[in-house]
Amino acid sequence: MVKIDKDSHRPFYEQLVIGIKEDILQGILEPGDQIPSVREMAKILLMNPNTISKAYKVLESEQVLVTVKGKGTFVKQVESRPRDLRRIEELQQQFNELVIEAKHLQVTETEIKQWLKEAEAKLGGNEA
Amino acid sequence: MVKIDKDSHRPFYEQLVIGIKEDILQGILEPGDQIPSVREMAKILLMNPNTISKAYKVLESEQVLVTVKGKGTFVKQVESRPRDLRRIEELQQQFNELVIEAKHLQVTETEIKQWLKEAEAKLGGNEA
Amino acid sequence: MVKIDKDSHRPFYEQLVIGIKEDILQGILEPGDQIPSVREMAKILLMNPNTISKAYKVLESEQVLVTVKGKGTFVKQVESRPRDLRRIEELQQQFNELVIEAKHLQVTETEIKQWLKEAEAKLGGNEA
Amino acid sequence: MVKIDKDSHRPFYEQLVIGIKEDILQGILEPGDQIPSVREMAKILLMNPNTISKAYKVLESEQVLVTVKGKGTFVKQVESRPRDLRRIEELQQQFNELVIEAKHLQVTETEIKQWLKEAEAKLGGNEA
DNA sequence: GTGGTCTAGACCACT
DNA sequence: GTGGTCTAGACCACA
Repeated sequence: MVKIDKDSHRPFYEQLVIGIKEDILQGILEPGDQIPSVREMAKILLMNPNTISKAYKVLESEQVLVTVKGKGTFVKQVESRPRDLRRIEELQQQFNELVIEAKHLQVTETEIKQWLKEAEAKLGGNEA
Repeated sequence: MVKIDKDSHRPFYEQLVIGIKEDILQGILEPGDQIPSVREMAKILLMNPNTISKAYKVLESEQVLVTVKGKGTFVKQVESRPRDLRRIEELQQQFNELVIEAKHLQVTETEIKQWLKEAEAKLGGNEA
Repeated sequence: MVKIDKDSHRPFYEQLVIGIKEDILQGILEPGDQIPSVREMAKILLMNPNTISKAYKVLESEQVLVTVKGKGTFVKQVESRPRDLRRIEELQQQFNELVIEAKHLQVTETEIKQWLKEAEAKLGGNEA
Repeated sequence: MVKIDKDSHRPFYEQLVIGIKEDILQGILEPGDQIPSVREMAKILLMNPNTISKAYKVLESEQVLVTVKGKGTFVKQVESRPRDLRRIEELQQQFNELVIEAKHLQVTETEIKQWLKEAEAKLGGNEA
């Protein structure tokens, strides 16, 4: 479950965001589950509570978590919500740049397809 | 050719780096071509010369450009250099995170394959 | 009757307060009616009695409910009490902010008027 | 221009968010304008830079501002973006509750219509 | 107990 | 100069 690489250039809170999303896709966290409180998680990951809180708020704004003051933070029940086209477009743009980078590193199309296969396998074919 | 999106969160210099790499893959820039000087490019893109300079330095460090003192900056001859496994691994990690994002945005595996096809088409199948 | 939205950011007790006020405006609750005791209501709504108690206290302070020792809590007789100008002013300020939000969400003046019409219809034109 | 009421129950950063939105609707701030830097604004309002930053980030997530690292924060060019139905629905719900509150304060439908007229006048009929 | 807000102050990346 | 991240620690509101 969620690991933070303190040497990564990626901000801690973003690593936590992606980590929790991964846990959900893998079924480690399920809709309705309560996730560790801000203070608990801070102790577990040896981080400042504010940083954890920031990650939780991002996830809430992305409709992944819900937080109830005084009770805690929970994995949201997935209602089939409309696809966020703006963000999908951004992601595709990011994907294109990744492909450019890959070709410059002499990674072939076949290899990228293989990456995709591996990623899907790791996420167990679950839906968000 | 290279376009800078002022509203993007990606640093200008990174946009420039990726833009030049794309131009090379598309054959707009070819090995041996001279590219505009830092000052010229700064005028063209209405950016600070320091920013252009930073981009060029990154591209030199990645063996994409060479600067010849007194002559200018050129697109490097493609030599089959050894694959940089560390950077490829990083890229795959980045790819995995992108897939996690995609699934949370309800983008299917099929759609990602389509993205890949489109990206390859756009880059004309050229090699770096 | 009163429904609590667990996913709302509004505190439970406030949701209860507004819910009871709505019931009164709709005539579901009438002056003189006894409302469930704190403990009963807590069972009905699956909430902590403290939370119910807090809501009742707010409603008492706002002259909506009265508690008679040993008998229970009742909907108060409508007396034409003086308008609380301070609170009305606050409400108007809140209304202004709501309009600002609305305009940024591209909601037109006409639509807001429609909202008002719908709200009035739902409340059946009864007076508190 | 933007005033913060330190005695209000509303968080400072939310007051700032609504204040900037109002300035835009009134035409005090126009698309493309640079707004005071986080540090400047902090000095002006006698607040901590982090709090200002939080407000700016909220406004960016709502597509009202764009921030460019190293350059500053700007009022976004309004592209006619799709209406965010989820947020509009939330706002209507909030509106309904406001009407309930109003009726309990003996505010009439006519008065609310008057409030709306005044609000529109104040915002000068500009579009977001 | 829970999360939310705010301050103070450090350090980093980008222009 | 700009904004972004992170920590430490205080205080408040809700359940």
